[in-house]
Amino acid sequence: MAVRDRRTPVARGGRGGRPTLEQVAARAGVGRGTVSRVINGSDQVSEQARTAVERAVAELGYVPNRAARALAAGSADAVALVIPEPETRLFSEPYFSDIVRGVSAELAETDKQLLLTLIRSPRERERLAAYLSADRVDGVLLVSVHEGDPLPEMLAAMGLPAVLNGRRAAGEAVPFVDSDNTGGAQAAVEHLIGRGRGAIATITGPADMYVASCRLAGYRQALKAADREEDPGLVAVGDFTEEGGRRAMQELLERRPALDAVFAASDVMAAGALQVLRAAGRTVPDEVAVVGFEDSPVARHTDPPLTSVRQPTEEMGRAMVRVLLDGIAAKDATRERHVVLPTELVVRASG
Amino acid sequence: MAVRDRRTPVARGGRGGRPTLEQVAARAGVGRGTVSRVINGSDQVSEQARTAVERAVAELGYVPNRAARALAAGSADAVALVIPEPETRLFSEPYFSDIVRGVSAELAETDKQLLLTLIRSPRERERLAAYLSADRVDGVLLVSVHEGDPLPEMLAAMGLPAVLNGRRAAGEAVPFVDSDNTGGAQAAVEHLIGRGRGAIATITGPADMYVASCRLAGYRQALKAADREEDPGLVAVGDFTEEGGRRAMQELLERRPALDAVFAASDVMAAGALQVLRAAGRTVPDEVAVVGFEDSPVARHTDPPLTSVRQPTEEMGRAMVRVLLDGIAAKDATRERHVVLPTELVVRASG
DNA sequence: GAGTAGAGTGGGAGCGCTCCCAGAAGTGAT
DNA sequence: ATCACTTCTGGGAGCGCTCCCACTCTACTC
Repeated sequence: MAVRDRRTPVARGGRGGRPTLEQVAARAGVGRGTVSRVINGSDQVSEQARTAVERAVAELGYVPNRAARALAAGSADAVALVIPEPETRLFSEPYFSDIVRGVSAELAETDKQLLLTLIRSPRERERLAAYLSADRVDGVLLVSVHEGDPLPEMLAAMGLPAVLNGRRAAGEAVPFVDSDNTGGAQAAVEHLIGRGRGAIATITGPADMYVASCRLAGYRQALKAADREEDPGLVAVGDFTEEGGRRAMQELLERRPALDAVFAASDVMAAGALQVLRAAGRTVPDEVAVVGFEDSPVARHTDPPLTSVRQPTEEMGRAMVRVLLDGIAAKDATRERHVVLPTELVVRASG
Repeated sequence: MAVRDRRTPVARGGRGGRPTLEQVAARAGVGRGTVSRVINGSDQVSEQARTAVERAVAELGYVPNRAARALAAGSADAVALVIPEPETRLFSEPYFSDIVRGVSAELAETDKQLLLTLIRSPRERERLAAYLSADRVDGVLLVSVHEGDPLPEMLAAMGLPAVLNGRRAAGEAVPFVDSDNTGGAQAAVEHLIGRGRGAIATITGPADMYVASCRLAGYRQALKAADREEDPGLVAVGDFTEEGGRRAMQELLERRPALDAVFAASDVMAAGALQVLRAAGRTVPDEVAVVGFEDSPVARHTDPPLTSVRQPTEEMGRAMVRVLLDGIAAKDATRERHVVLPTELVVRASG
């Protein structure tokens, strides 16, 4: 049925000379405006015209030219996902891949494109804001931005909507989507308390990282809720690495040999702690229970498998897109936009 | 010094009214054509005009509008990275993240954009080729396409250059970048032979997967090179999952209790094998040496850590882009384009 | 001194859309 | 029948580039 229409002159550019809106209009016997209206779902179109256009679109296999559309409309129909290169380790964690999956899924419904941008040098970072704002994207999703990074503020200054995955600090001004780190940590520690653990230690992240302080806060809240005194000797600082987890565990064992539980602010640190515990001859979970955070694959592969706090990562990706689209659509750039999603404790053998 | 020039009327579209080529031309006191030539690095420009333009560009903070450029030039200045959704597990492996890093790095030098496209339904896959070809991208990078997937052929039919990461079958017609699976496997097995192992078993992937057959071929070549007879009882088929690795190992132990080494076609399967070996009371590497493939993080976290075959993943990403750009630039779409990169054996405690 | 190359340049003509403004056609009230 | 709406519609005027043609200069040749 698909009649190949060759009457219209084949344009210069474009691989394979795809049909244009004008050709669709001609075939449907309507004007360009009407076709445009149909394509963009305006309701100011008669049923008759609409069906004619839809047929022509189908017959011609018409797909709108994105560049032309972006140029004419002054919008980009694209969103950038920006990742600082040093963080690409993140990239290899399901955490990140889940976020991307969520982002992609949510975006698919809006037919905006997803641009992936890794920043690998300070120079690139400098140019980034200018590039991004040059009509190339409608908004920016920023993954794992550190406190003190000026990027979000630069984007804001250029009027480019942005969303962070996670707060940089308590009073985060830029729109963000975060998981309930405090609540998750609290649940983890309450779980430990519920299992009758008495001396519960914690391995935290660097004090200047907001996530770390939230998870520590959750630990404290759980203790307080159970009416327990907090023992500073049961708190050791790690750096979210396995080695850091080992050092912290070592320290804890020296300071409080009688501890019978550890809540680590990340699975990787928990894995390090497990090694030290084993080396010290402590059995897990019999003598010492261990709980991690993030529910990364590491958690499933340690021996014993780690009880951990799962974050709704895919949903976070989706939420980031929703928050971003909201910001793009709205004029009031000032309104605070953010979402905090609940976590879930996944109980495994370690505690 | 940057004088804000407000003489020119602020255009309707575009967030923040960024300067246009025309404004740069006016400021530099030249014509649009000359500015365009400077921007695009033509040598048909006098030194004087060039510096004038460069100054104006710097002063105005001019960044070309991608949409306009794409529209006028008929090219997209973008490349798509397409990932079938069921494969997003891949996504969480460093293998993939390294590829993306390589792709991104190589692309950064060409100022083409990277579009990330996950295919999550057959319907999306159908529409994909049409969408991609609608001037949206200049080429496509396809990750983990299975044998029998029509996508590469569809793209070829539309004249859209594509590159695969890995061959789908022996005589792969579509341009690809692959690692030397056969050579890597051979090196792994030769390593085992060199360590004096006598009964070397292998856990392969599904017979219909080309990677699997290559790695099996490497296993065989190593045996042959050492003048050893191949024992079919030492070959078990897995499916690249941990569970598959366990089953295969079980099978091997039952068939050939005397085996003293195992080469698994993936780290994940090797990890499964380790579990079974331990359960069976065999020590690794004393009684049985185990070698994996891929050098994924799993390899570092098993007990003992796995000897494995590392692939130059980041370089594969870079190579994919180079091959793709070559295909985009060339007219002769027929020419065969591919790269096969060498692997490297990483020796750890398991064998 | 006329003739011929270049090198360098300006700017018109699009690229394929969206926006928007007139105007046509239809509907109901007067 | 007239007027005032409302609903639909066509198509002009851009969006900011690249392409390319025509033109101006200068330099060199015979």
